[in-house]
Order: sequence, then structure tokens, then C-alpha cells
Amino acid sequence: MHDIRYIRENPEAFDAALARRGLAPVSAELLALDAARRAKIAAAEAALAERNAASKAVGAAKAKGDEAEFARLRDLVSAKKEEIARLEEEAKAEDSRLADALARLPNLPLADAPDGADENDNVEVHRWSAPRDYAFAPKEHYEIGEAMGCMDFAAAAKLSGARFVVLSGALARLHRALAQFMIDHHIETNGLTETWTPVLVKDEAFYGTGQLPKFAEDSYRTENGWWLIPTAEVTLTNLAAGEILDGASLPRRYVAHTQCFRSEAGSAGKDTRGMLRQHQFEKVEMVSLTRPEEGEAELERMRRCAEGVLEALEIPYRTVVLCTGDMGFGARKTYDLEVWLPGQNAYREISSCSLCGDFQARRMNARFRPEPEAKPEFLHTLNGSGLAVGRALIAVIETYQEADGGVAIPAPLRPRMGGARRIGPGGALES
RNA sequence: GGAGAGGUGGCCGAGUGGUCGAAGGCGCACGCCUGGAAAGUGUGUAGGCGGGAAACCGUCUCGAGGGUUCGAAUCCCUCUCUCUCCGCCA
Repeated sequence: MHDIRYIRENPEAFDAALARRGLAPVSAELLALDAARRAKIAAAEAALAERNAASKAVGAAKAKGDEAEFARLRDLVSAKKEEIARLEEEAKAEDSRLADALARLPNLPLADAPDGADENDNVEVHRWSAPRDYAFAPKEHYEIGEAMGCMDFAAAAKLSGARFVVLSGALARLHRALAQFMIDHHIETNGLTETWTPVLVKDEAFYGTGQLPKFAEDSYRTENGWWLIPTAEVTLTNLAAGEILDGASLPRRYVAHTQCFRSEAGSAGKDTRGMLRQHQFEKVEMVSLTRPEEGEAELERMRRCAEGVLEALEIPYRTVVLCTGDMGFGARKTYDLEVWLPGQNAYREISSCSLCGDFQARRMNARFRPEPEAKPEFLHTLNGSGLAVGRALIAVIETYQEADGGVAIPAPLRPRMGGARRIGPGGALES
């Protein structure tokens, strides 16, 4: 949600920023809506002021016993009634027309987000470790997993259809070990606050983080109206909805491990094989709530938190800054972490860390009081994956695959794998 | 699923038709008191929107939306959320 006052004062800058996302200028239209709205509000309020004054006098006349004056004023107030109802309704209609228009516009990119049309224009800013050389032709994760007998897409299809998986044995355990490792890493090394949240939420929560009103078709909804979260960003960020947080409690840094649900509408034919793009997956999500001036530094910190997981697991990756054409709806700047998948011979996204500024906070009315006595201000919100668990499993399988079809277990995961150092080609844990 | 009770400011809590944005308390801010603090004490302390350079003015908000009334935190209806008890249950 944008601040109409900012647009009023900076219409050119606003249009220029949206143009970087490939959108046509809208400020003139918004300002016209705003002018109409303000005129209606002024008219309605003037009528209300008149009525209130008369209404007040009614009480006085009644108290004095001046029946004639009482009757006159009472009739005056009655006469105004219809006019006021009409003006108020018009004002409300104008107000929601503007609010709807604003709610459908994406956030403005930060100055240092690179311009561009699509993922080809993203800019690599960091690369960690080199893809290693394999003395054999590396396989894709699903080839390895299926051969092990620990990854079953046919069974999942029987239960649920396409884009689901059944994990078993060593890979089910490795998947769980990854999630546990990540969340422990974030609370122990990065000081994030572990949080457990619902995965079913109300419309308001979806509106607050920007899934509604535009992206309803990307998510699942229960018959009684709950939405299944596509990411814990929804629940963690909405924790602040409607609140006025104590400025001294900022920044707040949350981490949660949840199931995530996505319809993947619009990705037909993309990544149809394997676990890369599923309707249901697990993710460890980080969310930070900060003061406005802290947001950009927090984005760097969050990115480092995510990168730290990959470094601990010794998985080669690179970090890119998304260009304006590839950024999400609510983001002002986004870093994507991409792991090297030798089986695919490509870098693939495993984390996305975004600074949203006050965009979400405005939508959900999430504020903080900078100092005691001071006026509340909107929080700035950030979210980032730390990391997508299913994709991390893919990365481990492909990175640590061995010639015989076995997979070595990265050192930090071994304690959670019963001390095993390797999963054999038949799916057995080996020490 | 059944029955009942409730949603008031940053928090707690009074308030059943008229000057109530709303007593009191807590918290917080500033001052007094104190060697310093605590205690005590005084004053102040909601937010949104519109207008205005500002002071300030107007307007709305007592869960949400409708209704009754000249006038609603207060009466009526609908919805929603929370809590308690019962049932069921991981």
C-alpha cells in the first residue's frame, strides 16, 4: 500500500519508480481520485458539523424548556439527515476507490535495485565456492533419490497427484535433519526468535502481506474460508498487524519452520520433474521488523543469515540482486541465493530475501512508537527464506552425490543422522 | 458440535440514551521532593482522515456493519473474534 501523500508530493518520482517495473504512469489518475475523495470528505464533514452544532443546541433547548426552539432544531436536524447520508456514502465510495487502486500497485524499487525486464537482468553480487568437478556425469536429485528407493513420486501421485513427493528412510530423515539444522543455526548463531505459527489464516492476513487482492489464484483456500499460507512470511509478518510495538523492542527477528502451500498456477510445464516445485513444501522463514532507517542494513544481515546456512553445509552458491522486472509485488529490493545443482548444471533459487519498507506495514497497520510519547510510525518489514528445505535437500543430494549413487552427509547434519557419514546407493546409512 | 459470558484508550477497567474521546488505575514523559534513588506528589499522555505555514479547527473511531432516535459506548438486528462449561478428539 502506498502513501497517497507521498504520491501527492512526488508524482513524477512515483511514476518513474513504477516505470522501472514496466508499469505505465498512474499518479495523475490516483491524484484525480484523491481530489474527488477529498472534496467529498470536505462536503460530508461540513454537513456533519452543521448537524452536530444543531444537535447540540437541541439538548440545550430541551433543557431550558424552550419547546418551540427544540422543535425547530429537531426538524432542521431531520432535514439534514438524508443529505448527510448521501454525502457520507459518496465520501466512503471515493475513499475505497482510491484504496483499491493503491492496493493493486506493487512496491517501488529501491534506487540500487538494478533495472531490467526478467531474471536474465539480475545482477550477481557474490559467489561462494566453485562448483566441484565430478569424475562422473552428475545425476539429478530425483534420479538418485528414486534409485535409492527413498523418493517416490508415483506413490505421491497416487495420493495427491502431480507436484507432490513421498520421502522415506534416509532421505526423509535427511530432510528433517536439514530443517532442524537450519532453525537451530538461526537461533544459536543468528539470534533469531523461534516461532511456531498456524498455516491456516484469514483474509486479512493475506491482504496484509500482499497475497490479496491480486494473487488469490496462487494459493489454496479451505471451504470455510481459511487460506493455506504459501510462506510463513504471512504469519510472522502479520504478528505485528494492528499493533503499536515499543520502539525499544526493535528490531524483532523471527524464524519459523512451516509447511507451505502453493498452487503453482502459471508455472505449468516448469520444473515438472523432481522436488524443485511442489504444491506442498517446507521452509524455514525469517522475518524482521525494524525501524525505517534500519531496514537496508537488516536486509544485508538477513542475506548473510541465509548464506551462512549454505556455507555451513558447504554448498556452492551465488547471490544475485533481482532486477526491477523480477522482484515480487511487495519488495523494494531482493536478494536471491542460488545453489549450484550439478545434475542440472545450473544455479537454482533456494532463498529470497526482501526488504518491503512500510508497504506491508501500511496494509496491516503495523506500527511502533519510536520514543515514549512520540507518534506511532509504520514498521519496515523484511522476509527471507533461510532456507527452502526441499530445495536444500535437492542441493545436498546433488552436491554430495558419489559415483556409485550414494550421497555423503555434510558434517553438520551427521549428528542428526545417527552419526552416519553417507547414505549408500541402496538407501542405507553408512558410517 | 451444544450452552453461556464478553469485546471500551499503550495496558487494566468504569460507564445502560444527551456537553463522553470516555471516570479511575497501571505504564510512560516532564517537574517537585531526595546527597542519589525508591516511595510520595503535581502536570501531561489515543489514533485515523480533511483543512491550515503554524497555532489550531472540523470530522470519525468504544470488535465490524446495519437499524431505532433530534441525539447511541449505552437500545435492536446481523456478522466476527475471545473466554467458560459440556460433547468429541491429535
